[in-house]
Amino acid sequence: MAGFQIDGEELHIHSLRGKIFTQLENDILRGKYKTGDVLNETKLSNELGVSRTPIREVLRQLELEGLVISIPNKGTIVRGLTKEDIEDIYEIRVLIEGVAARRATEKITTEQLAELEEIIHFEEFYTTKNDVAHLIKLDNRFHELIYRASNSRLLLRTLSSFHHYVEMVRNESFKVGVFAHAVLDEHRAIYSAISEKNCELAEVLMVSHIKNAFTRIEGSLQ
Amino acid sequence: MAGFQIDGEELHIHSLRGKIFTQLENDILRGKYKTGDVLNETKLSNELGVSRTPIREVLRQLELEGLVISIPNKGTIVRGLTKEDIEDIYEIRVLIEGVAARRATEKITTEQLAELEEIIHFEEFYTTKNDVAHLIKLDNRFHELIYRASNSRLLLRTLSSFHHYVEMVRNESFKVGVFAHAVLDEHRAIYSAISEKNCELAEVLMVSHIKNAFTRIEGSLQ
DNA sequence: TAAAGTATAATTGTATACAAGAATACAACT
DNA sequence: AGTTGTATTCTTGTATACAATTATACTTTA
Repeated sequence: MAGFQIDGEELHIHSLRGKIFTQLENDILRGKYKTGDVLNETKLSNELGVSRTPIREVLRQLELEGLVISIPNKGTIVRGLTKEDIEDIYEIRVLIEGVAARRATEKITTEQLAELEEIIHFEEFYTTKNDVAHLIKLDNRFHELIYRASNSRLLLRTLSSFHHYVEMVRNESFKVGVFAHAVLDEHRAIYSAISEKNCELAEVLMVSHIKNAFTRIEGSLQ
Repeated sequence: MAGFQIDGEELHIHSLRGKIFTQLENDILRGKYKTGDVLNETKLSNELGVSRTPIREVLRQLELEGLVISIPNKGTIVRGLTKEDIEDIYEIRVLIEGVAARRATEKITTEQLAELEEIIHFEEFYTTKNDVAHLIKLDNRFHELIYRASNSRLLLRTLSSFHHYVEMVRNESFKVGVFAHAVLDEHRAIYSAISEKNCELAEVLMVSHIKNAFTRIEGSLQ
């Protein structure tokens, strides 16, 4: 969990700041801090056992991400994600994740393809086990590998954060056994298209995968 | 230039940090700091007349934006934008800016519509004057108003940063008189579609506007 | 009692001090 | 000469101190 790579470069490799960032981001995404909550810097620094300086740096990053709002001389307020935000994320993902799949098919390396196959195998295993925690991690790996293989830092950056934002609702979706199996089938189909270098098919399958994913999570919104 | 609004909330309203952020961001986008340059915190704090603390907070934000890379205990290195990045940005914009236009048409307020009309009028004026600097600012206002009117913070955030990233190349494009007139015509058409509440037309026109914009800037890449 | 004003406390913004790690320069050695 | 080891310097990472702003509590006054 130290961070994912971009063309050999890593994000969040700063052990301390990276941990604080991940911690606070997850605390917001998972609802520990709710919309409107004020994030007190001193309190956070006590809780996390560091000084205010790294806390502030992380808060500024979260501000840029849009998860919190910073009001000068007053404080940092949690904004979180609304139902509408999540709907928007899926609408945008439907539009651009297909492109990522198409590009990935064109540019994926043998190593990445092997890793994708491995991910599918693990997904098959954990789907039968109904192991939601592992499935979510594998789902992250599956999609992020495709983002990375697309060889576009803009796609990687944009889609990774979107994908991460909706992790909580995806988590709910995996709890439904039928849904988990559907995800596996769709991933398998996408993997086949990619390994056969069928760009158009990969794109179409990915688009419908995201559409289906939205249908699956739609019920758990609100 | 203090910052743009989101539903009444503002970004970069912190006078000091906002200025430092804008300054450094522009210095990177405009090529003062080139890819590979190391940003020395002490040096920057001397140049900008502030301490290292706010400098570091801004560097962390630029890191999240992807404009710089931070290597622990070594420093912050400029990454900038490559030709490929800019091509990617336009490919993504083609896909999602149409959605923003459609949504904007559905949800735009009378005040925003009036502002859009005003922008068009100013654009007409400065196009005849060949005033590139003003045209760039008006182009920013035009597109950002539509992002805002779309009523989606995800669209606003994503598209605003993309639009800002390509400001440098757009600047070149406006210098060509024919191009400036073409932009004006396309903006006029989009405005008409929006004011007539023709969602589909607004979407189609915006998509072709972005495609044309890419054609116009394509030559000045590299 | 309600409102306004003031003093105090709390919180953020910035600067500085110190710690830890990395780069550099130079000397010693083979 | 080249290499290795060490000391020094430089830079980043973190903590703390102080300034400025805001919130709160309390008192005063009508």
